[in-house]
Amino acid sequence: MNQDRPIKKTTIYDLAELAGTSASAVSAVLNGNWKKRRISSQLAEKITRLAEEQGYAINMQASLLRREKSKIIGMIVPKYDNRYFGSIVETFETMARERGLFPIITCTRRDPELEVEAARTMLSYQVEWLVSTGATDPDRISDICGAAGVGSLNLDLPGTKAPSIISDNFTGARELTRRILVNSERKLGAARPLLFIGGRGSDHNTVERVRGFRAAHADIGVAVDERHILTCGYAPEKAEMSLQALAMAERELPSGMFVNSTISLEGVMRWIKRSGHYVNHTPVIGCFDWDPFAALLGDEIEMVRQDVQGMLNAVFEVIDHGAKGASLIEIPPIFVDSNYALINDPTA
Amino acid sequence: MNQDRPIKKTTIYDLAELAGTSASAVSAVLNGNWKKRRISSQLAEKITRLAEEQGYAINMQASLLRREKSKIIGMIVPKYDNRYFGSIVETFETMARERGLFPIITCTRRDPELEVEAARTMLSYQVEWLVSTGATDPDRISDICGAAGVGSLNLDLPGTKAPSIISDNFTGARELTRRILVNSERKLGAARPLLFIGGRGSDHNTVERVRGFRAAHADIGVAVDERHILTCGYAPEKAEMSLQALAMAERELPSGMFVNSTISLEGVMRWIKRSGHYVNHTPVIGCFDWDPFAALLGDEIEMVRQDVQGMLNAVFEVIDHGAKGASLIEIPPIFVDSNYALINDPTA
DNA sequence: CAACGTTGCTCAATCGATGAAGCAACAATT
DNA sequence: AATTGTTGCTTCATCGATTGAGCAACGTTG
Repeated sequence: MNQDRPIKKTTIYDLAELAGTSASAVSAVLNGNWKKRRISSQLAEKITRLAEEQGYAINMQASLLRREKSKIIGMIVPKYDNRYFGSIVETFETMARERGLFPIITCTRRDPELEVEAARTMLSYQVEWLVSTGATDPDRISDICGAAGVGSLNLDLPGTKAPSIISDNFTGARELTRRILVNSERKLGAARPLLFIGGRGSDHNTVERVRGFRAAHADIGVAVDERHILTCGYAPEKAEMSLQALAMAERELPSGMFVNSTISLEGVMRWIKRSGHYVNHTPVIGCFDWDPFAALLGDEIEMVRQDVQGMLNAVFEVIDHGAKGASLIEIPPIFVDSNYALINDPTA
Repeated sequence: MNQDRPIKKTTIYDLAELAGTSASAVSAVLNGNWKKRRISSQLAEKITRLAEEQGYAINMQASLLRREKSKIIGMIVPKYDNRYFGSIVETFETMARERGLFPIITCTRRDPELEVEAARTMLSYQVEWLVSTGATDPDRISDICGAAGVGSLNLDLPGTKAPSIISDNFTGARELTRRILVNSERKLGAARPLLFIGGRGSDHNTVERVRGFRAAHADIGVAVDERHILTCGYAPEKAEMSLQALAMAERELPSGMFVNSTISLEGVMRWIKRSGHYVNHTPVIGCFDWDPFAALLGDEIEMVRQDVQGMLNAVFEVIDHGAKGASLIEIPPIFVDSNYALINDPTA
């Protein structure tokens, strides 16, 4: 607990004195290269035992200052409020630790200023790599890292100044749209054009997904209604308001929807439940991203799952072996039926 | 990017040479106490400008080594796979930063070994406080911290060796149970005993919630069926298997359930959907914890929301002002109707 | 003009761990 | 006996930032 005079932490000098030896011998023993430094195993044992007894913990600040490599790896993440980012963070931590790296993660709440501040702070802590996940301005972060000689990587949203690992949004969206259209046809007898909702028209992922959405419609010769592409932002409220506005303007709403994230889906489901539209005929829905409860809502929610493990494999491939320039690596998302997805949830 | 000869980072010595002054002047200017050290504002400005130009970033390892305080605060968290922990982490980060503390968070995936290892690593990084969230063995962590003179705190699950901040599980569970019973009565005409599912019989929270569950039944004079208290663990699969086993053993299942976490609720909802029980009469459900999609499932899912902000206020109250011994602080959870909860989701 | 105060800096020790260089003691080889 | 090799350590500079102590230059006061 909280002592008034904080216990002075044991250092290698304390251990050296206790063992009647020198600090450098203690250091050599405790960081494992005592054989290289020709310390006798007797002394090694004695020091190890003393360290144990004294509850010695190395001072990383001192150690890292002296070494050339920090073995610290940073990640910036926008939110912890959905399975996708949660899974990214958890997988990242695990994979970093497997490599003997120490992960530091900061949540920037989609705030560009905080992103930059967080990046600078991480540089102060001597991170060796910085992974920007879903950053609003990844290139800015790459510039800051570049100036400090620190490697950076973009995950989820691409940039132009560092290798970017993202989902194959176009192909994923095309296939998701195709599936929604098939479900729609099965339910309604004929394929009818869908609504696209959620995301920002300015962000790369949304642009690509809209492109896939259009392509899937074109594939079966169905025309997309331009007024039904609602890239209103990600927040649930935005989706809700956007749907409300559409319902005021049009006499009939589309019978199927492509929802661009689970976050937007929250708003969509809420509106469907509240508004009283769709009482008799619930719409056919597909969502780009996965959530276990959302998968249980309604009876026909098709969900694509982004391949988090695959993306992070690619991230660490770059970190472990390097990558050429600002390459763009696209990882195919995963399609599974909702029950199967639940059974195999790796984060569960 | 990845340069072959890593750019040597700018230090205060480099800046000192550029400015034609000493490192100590640079240090004084950059850490803001140049007035105290009587540096002229001219020189201060010059140094500031140079630092900006050179993209100088302080070396925290060096700075922290010299200072006595690290201003680093650690948190251990079991998972990132639900809103509760996600919200805890996000709020913790924000509040830490507001206080000029640097938060380090590690996810230990409910692995006791990893918890201990993570705690030790955090001590190496000279954390000033360690918050153990939902730790399997909080006292072990408190011991480790105590030996190093570092303050520790338990969040969500209590321990006996450090101040613990938890939800008022008993009162929360009693009220949640009361509400489920009321819903059940409204739906079925009479109050019938409920099923309790999820959590570990050995963990404090579960014990308290079962106690509240029993109390609410006693309050209205309904007997609890002991075979219907299924503390089978948190994982969805466990809940599912547990329900399946019960369905095999009994002819009739309870018409209402108290589900001990959203994680368990995943399994419960899955089983309900798959098993074919409850086809005509969906059970009345209450869940200790909140999830936006779960709130939209069925029509009568009552959810308690743990007061994350309140709990973290208490955490930082202890950190800012200290606490006496291993006190137990219980924060009342929040009851809201599901629509209201959605509207006011602070994490949305 | 001597004494003292103020301004604006610099010097050097320090935090704890690391590792190259060096050194004493002894063994083995010629 | 002299040389060389090996073992098992110690010494000391170093990483970058911080800070108490000190010092030169100038102004002010009696």
